[in-house]
Amino acid sequence: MAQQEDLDELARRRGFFWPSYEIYGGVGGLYDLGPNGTSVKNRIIQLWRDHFIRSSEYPMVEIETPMVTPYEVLEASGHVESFTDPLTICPKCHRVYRADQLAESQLGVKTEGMTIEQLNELYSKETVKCEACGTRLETVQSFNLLFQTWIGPFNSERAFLRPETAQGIFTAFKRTFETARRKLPLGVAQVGRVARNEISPRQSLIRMREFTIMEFEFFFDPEDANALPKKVADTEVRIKLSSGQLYVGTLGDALKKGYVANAWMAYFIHQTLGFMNALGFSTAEVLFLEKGEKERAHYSSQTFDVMVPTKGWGDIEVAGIAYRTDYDLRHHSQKSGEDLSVSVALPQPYARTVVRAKVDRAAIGKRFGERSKEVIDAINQLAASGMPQGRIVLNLSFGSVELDEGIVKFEEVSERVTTRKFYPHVVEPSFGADRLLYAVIDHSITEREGRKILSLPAALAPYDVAVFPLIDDESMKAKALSLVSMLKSSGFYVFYDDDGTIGRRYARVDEIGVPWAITVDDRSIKGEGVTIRDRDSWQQWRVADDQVLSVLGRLRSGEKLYQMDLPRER
RNA sequence: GCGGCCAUCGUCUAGCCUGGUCGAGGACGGCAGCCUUCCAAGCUGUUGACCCGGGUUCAAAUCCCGGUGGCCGCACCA
Repeated sequence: MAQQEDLDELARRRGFFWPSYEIYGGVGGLYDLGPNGTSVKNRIIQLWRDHFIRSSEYPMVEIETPMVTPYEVLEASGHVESFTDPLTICPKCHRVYRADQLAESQLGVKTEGMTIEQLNELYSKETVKCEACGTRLETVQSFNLLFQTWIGPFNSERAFLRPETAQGIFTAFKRTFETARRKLPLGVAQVGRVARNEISPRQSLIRMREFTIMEFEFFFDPEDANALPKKVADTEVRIKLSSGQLYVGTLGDALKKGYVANAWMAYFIHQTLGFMNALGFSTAEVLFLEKGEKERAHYSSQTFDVMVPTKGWGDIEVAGIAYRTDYDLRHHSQKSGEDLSVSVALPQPYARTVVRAKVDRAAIGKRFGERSKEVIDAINQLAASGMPQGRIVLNLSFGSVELDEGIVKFEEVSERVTTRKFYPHVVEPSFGADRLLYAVIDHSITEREGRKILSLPAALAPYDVAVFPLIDDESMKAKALSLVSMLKSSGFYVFYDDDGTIGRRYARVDEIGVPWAITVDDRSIKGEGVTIRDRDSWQQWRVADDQVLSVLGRLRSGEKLYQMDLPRER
């Protein structure tokens, strides 16, 4: 793949990224970002924050939680189980099988919940064969993508590095929700590093063992049917359904036809498309790919991968939009014992009649002693299922018990119901910052007269503007340097260079994607302004000294040089 | 994890098969200088590499073994 190597070569040479720990031979799946790569990535993150948090029409907050995650958190989330596959590999034909499933189908034994050791024992005692070539399979190994570690000395508490930032958001939900004054919907965002111990990391920045995720969990009331804003309903998208059908049409229609699970999913598809547009991808280049049931993560009931084309690696996934339902909050509630459900006021409170048990606790205590709690629980349970008729008989762990009339009385009570309790549902858009960095660079590389140009969107360039004296001349340098400090104090990232010839300097900044270059020439010395060059067209205009700031400001907000009615230079 | 191919200055590469002539050559880049008034110009100088560890040999960039890493395929994974 020549294109891919081209990009890697440019990335190394110009300080975007390179393999980590190179002086020790490198480690697969770990990459350093160089100065330019770091700048561009930071700007991608900045743009993401602007788009999804700062400009959000709905409440959206950002938090930060640790990478180190206790064992039980990822156990509750299902990752301990779902990220570990017991695998067996045929020594002869190298086919790989899920060891538990293969044994279950061939030996008819239940393997659910078996450890790797138990499976290994099973494989050494019984004969399990490769389904393709018949070779006996003898060993089982575990592939868990979670990076394991320990908290504290003496290996006391097992822990993992998080595979997603989402679990920190779920485990902090109660406090975050409280801070947001208990209102739904609520988006909680997090940008952070995650680690996955990939079996076989490849493809440059696309599959790494440690990377940055930008994601948010958008919590909403599943019964609060929100109407799709018109601008969202009218948005044209390309969706490839899990059935294989390609749908090209509006989000409103996709929702009506049931292609998209709910209005919030549709809304965030729209928002995601807008973000991808800002990164330079046209709507026609962005494909929302629905994942089939078996391809989805364990927590998801609908997932769209966001795919963009690259020259080096074909279509790559840069984001996922998953409908996680109430899976995570529900499981964390069960596991932790903390109630993570929320209550909302009903618009129309209503009355209902319930059965209440009035218990003579003193009598219960005398008769049942330390078993009293079980008895009382059983009585309440009985009451919950309606008014008991006839004799009161309870089936308890220590036998059947009949209660006397006097010890408990049931009565119907009218009760006002003013709230509804539920686990918020969650839509999770999750972006891979490093994959986006790769995709943006790939997308931006063009060639002109044998030179490489990185046509990054201006908002993503590592520098806003370059400043050059045309030649190595003291007065030109002095003027250029004072321009540099003026621009810096006005908030621009400025690249200054007075080395070599002007053409070489233009070529250098073209390669790192600097959108504009200001050159100080002999006319500038006479007070006749400076030239400003456009990276992509190589055209130049002359700008008066006192116009430089405003021209750059207009450029930054999206205006083009040729629209500004400036004198053309060359 | 498996199989095939591969690993030399920052980058691209010559050399390896047939061990010594390699104190590892070139190009581009970088740096310093000269020259230069708008697109990698020219000249001079300079910087800088045999992936790591063993072995064979008088002698290893070169042959052998192991490791690490990369690419491709299979498999796995989101």
